[in-house]
Amino acid sequence: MESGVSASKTLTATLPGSDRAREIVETGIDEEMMVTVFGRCRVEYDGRASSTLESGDRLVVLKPDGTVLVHTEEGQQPVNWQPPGCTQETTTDDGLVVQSYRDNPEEELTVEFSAVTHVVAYHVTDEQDLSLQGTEEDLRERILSEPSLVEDGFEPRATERETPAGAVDIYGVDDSGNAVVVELKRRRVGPDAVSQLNRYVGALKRDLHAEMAVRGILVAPSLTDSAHHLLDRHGLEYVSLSPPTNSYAVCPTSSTRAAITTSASAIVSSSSAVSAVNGTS
Amino acid sequence: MESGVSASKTLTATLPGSDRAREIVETGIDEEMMVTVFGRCRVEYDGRASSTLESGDRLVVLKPDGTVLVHTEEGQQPVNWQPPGCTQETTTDDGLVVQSYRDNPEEELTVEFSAVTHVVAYHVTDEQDLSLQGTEEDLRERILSEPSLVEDGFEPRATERETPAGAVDIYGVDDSGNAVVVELKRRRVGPDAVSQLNRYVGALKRDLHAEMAVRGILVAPSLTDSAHHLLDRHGLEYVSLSPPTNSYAVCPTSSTRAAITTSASAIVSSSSAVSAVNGTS
DNA sequence: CGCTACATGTCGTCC
DNA sequence: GGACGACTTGTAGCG
Repeated sequence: MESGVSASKTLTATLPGSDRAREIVETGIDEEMMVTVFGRCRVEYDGRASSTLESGDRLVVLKPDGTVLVHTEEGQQPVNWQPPGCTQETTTDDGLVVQSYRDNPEEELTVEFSAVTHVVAYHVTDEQDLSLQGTEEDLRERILSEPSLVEDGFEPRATERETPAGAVDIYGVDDSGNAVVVELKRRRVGPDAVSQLNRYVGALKRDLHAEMAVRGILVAPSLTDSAHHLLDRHGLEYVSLSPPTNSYAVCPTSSTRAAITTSASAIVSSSSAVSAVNGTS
Repeated sequence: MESGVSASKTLTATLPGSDRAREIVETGIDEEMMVTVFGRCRVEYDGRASSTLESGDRLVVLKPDGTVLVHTEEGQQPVNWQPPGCTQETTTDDGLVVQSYRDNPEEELTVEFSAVTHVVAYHVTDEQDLSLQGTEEDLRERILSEPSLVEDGFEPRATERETPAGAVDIYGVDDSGNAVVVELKRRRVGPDAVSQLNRYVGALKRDLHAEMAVRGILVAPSLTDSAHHLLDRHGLEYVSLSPPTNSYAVCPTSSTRAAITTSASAIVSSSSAVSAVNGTS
């Protein structure tokens, strides 16, 4: 059995006794370190739901922000967890026990180890934020910088415009002066997105009083069949468009701006018109 | 610097060189072990979206099922990841590099370490399944065993009954012979659940031809205001009911359960004799 | 493999 | 703190 303090304040122990294991975990929590515990454990959870997991080998992660994760050998998702902001306590009964509490909602997670294979606690510093492209926001910016991608003559008037049913992604007018509600989705969508758009259109119709026409346009890479049917039923429209995946330089000079291709890849499909909507762009 | 094979086939190394770190990670992957790497790294992702994360201290987890997780000091969710089924490769450039590939969709994750603080690879065996209570299915069973919780005289006829808009949680009839669609939610719901129920009711009305009345009842612990308004607008109904959190004794009343069908064929196994009468045909 | 809906979803953001 | 909607959502179930 090895055990000791090493590296830059990193604590590790292989096959530690309960007390040593607890010491490292407790120190890690106090010092706001990232802690991992490998070992055989039982897990109980009680809160919004409740669960029991009998003994098996798992990886338990304690983060300095109060997060607890219990990972089995399978799956991307932890089998049990506690969100950030929770409070951890450790005890030694027969073996190491880690408990995590939370209010609102009241939730509790208990991990009872019958054996600890390895414990690590180490300091982490991470100033960096993730830079992500290909989001719905990227799609919105793409449309705002070139509204004709939605429709010739489309004029955005507001983003996140509030309606009684929620905030509309893009609100604008078409070249006939009709109100237009645009709902954006970064990926292929099903009926839920159509219903969402329909709620906005209905709310806006009521909000704008009566007889003003309100069009609803769903912008997404593609649609499922049932989504298309529902779209037709509600008299809504669809435009095939994807968010830009690659980072595109925000061109500061006019010379480079001229180089931006007016990618006319948008396909406008009125639900009443003949349209093959289902294909992937 | 410590490094070595120890415990029951557990591999660990503190401050290993690139080659030693790679050796442990590679062995861990080959031997289907759970692998964790602490260290300073850059992360790039490209696939459904794309992202870059500059250098910082993180925990990287490789699971035997092909999952990769990159965890920072904050948040329950990994900052980057790869789902189960991915293929991992390791190389040493300046430092350890872990790459993960995937098809359909094509995605790639690259983790470049500038320094590795600690590596662990250990065998995990976990036969146990999570036993979870308080799910939507528990709520369904609660209603099936006592349909009057929804309404006096309510008679469930089928679960997962198919409509053109999707499968209805519980389909049945009220004491006047009207068709009833019940949508279950395990927690407080918003407008989305109301729209979902409304889609089912609309689809069923069209499916059942003509003027038969179809009622829609949303069963959930509570509703938001806007959900309640939307519910009223659509002429739908609401019953406040929560899933049981604690395990409770199942005492099926044979008269009501005998008529219930499920499109999934696993009816017989879950409860004692239940005859399959297909409510759809 | 695609579609659908659930989830202890989590997470940001606005009110 | 609640509501609302996005997410590389992941995950299971069914056709």
